[in-house]
Amino acid sequence: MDETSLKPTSLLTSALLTIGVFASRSRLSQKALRLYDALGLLEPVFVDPSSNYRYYAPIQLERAKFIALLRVLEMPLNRIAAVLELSRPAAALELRRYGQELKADLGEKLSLVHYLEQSLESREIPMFKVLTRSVPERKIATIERRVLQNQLPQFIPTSTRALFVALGKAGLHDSGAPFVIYAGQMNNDSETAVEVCLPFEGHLEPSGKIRVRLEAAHGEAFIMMTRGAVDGPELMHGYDALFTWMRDQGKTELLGSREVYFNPDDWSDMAPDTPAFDIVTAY
Amino acid sequence: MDETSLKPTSLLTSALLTIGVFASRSRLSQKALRLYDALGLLEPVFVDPSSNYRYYAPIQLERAKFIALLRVLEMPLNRIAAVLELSRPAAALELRRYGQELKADLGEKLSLVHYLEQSLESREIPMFKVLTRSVPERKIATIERRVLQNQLPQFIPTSTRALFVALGKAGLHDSGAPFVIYAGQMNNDSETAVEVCLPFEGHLEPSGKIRVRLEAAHGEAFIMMTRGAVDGPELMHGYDALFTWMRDQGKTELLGSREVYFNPDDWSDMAPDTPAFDIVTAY
DNA sequence: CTTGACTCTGCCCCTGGGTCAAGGCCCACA
DNA sequence: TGTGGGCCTTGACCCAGGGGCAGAGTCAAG
Repeated sequence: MDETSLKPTSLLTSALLTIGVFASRSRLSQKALRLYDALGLLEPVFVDPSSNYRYYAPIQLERAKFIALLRVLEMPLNRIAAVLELSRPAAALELRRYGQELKADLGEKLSLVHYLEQSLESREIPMFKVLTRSVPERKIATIERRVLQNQLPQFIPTSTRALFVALGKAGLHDSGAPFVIYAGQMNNDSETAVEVCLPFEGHLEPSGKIRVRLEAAHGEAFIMMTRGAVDGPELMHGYDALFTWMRDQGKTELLGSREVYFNPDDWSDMAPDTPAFDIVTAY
Repeated sequence: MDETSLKPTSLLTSALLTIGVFASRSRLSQKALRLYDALGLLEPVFVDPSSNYRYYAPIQLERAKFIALLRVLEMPLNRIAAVLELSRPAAALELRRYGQELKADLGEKLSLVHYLEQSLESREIPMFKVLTRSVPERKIATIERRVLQNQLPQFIPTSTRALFVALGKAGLHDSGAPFVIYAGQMNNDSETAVEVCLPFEGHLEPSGKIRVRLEAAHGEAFIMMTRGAVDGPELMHGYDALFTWMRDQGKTELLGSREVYFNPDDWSDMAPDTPAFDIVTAY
């Protein structure tokens, strides 16, 4: 044999692992290994150019096992690739973040499960009183942006404060409770346009992200919700009831459901059963 | 127009919804609706035989929304189909079960995340002392079955008790701690053969699921674990250390890792740091 | 050299859809 | 009665993250 052969099989046969051995040692399938090779996630140290056989070094088992564990966590391969690029502490941080995403995700799902259970168990969904009111034409200052659901707890208070500040600077004051218009169903997969609004009287110049517009007179059907309902299943029940009511009444709803935050107190130290906001459809 | 026409468009045009309207009302995509139709999950009440247009009844929005919410929970369509077959209370139960599966799933993942974080943060994985011992040839009574990981907490104690009972009936007593041989990596996707073993002396007739066999003399590398490690990340660290040690020592491991439950006390009221079992590789 | 075990690539399958194109349908307006 | 424009149809191809199979090529032990 040629000692200078580039084929390591002659010299290093014992050191390199064929895909089958490597697969069983790493507990990854051969198919997965070929995929990870193609993606550049885990490339064999040597590929025989004549046979295309893949040969792995034992040291690569580390990386392989790491990938395997991340896949157990159902982390997508592109994200795994990103993690593999990171330094150890950075990767640890990223993992912590991933774990928290998983946890948050579960929280949302469990709340939905709870809602569905309730709907199924009790033929009568908890009662909600749908009330109506008519809203006159009025001027509102608004900040609009496309956001994901989980950005709402940041976006809404920030924007509301900004609107109050802008009014204050102009020597004006609000003429009604702040409210939010949702262009559609919120979720975390795609951004939905959200408009934070504050009614006022007088003259305000638009500035920065703040717009000023006239809102037409309209009717509103609404259900009062308590502080505790903000993230709970009651919210979904409420919206259900609201839309059902609208249908039953034969009302044509204007685009965008709303939430009116009529309670100006600090939400963080409010009892869960304190009336805090309305969910609203306009017509 | 023919009043007896099968085409309801003539009579019911206002009552039936086209796929587009139905899609936007149910917040499902048209593509999804066509898929659910093909799968029999949600079939339009009427399909125009000449145009193949799908027409949905408003009442079907209920079912559609229910499906949509179950999909938010990432429930597979076939399982959704099963849920839809159930009565309301049965469906509620099934949902509760699903929620608990989600929770359990997350628990496992979080524990794995924790393990990986530790591995990444500390260059030195918590130290484990690998010890060795030699085990002479001996007779063991065993119960073997293919089980999923989550069935272990049931299977192991039950089988162990059965083995002890069988020995007792034969007037014999155990000559060593009970142990378990795992044919491979445990998980919840596929069953892995698990053999619960109890060493003894004397003569025992095989009966029912209980087999008797001679175990060859062998060496064992093991790490002592505490009660608290049963479900924790330490277990994975331990196995890591064990396999690394085996590799370093150039030992050829016999198939199947083991766990020896040497502490006969009641595990349920044992302090977490009480030595309780060994994780073992045989060679 | 033969044989059996191993590996290669390529192909189609799955779920739960998204996206696009080509063509057919429906309704209102002229 | 024609004609848009919008709706609807099917089919084809795409994604992750593989599973599984076929047919051909390769490796190593006897």
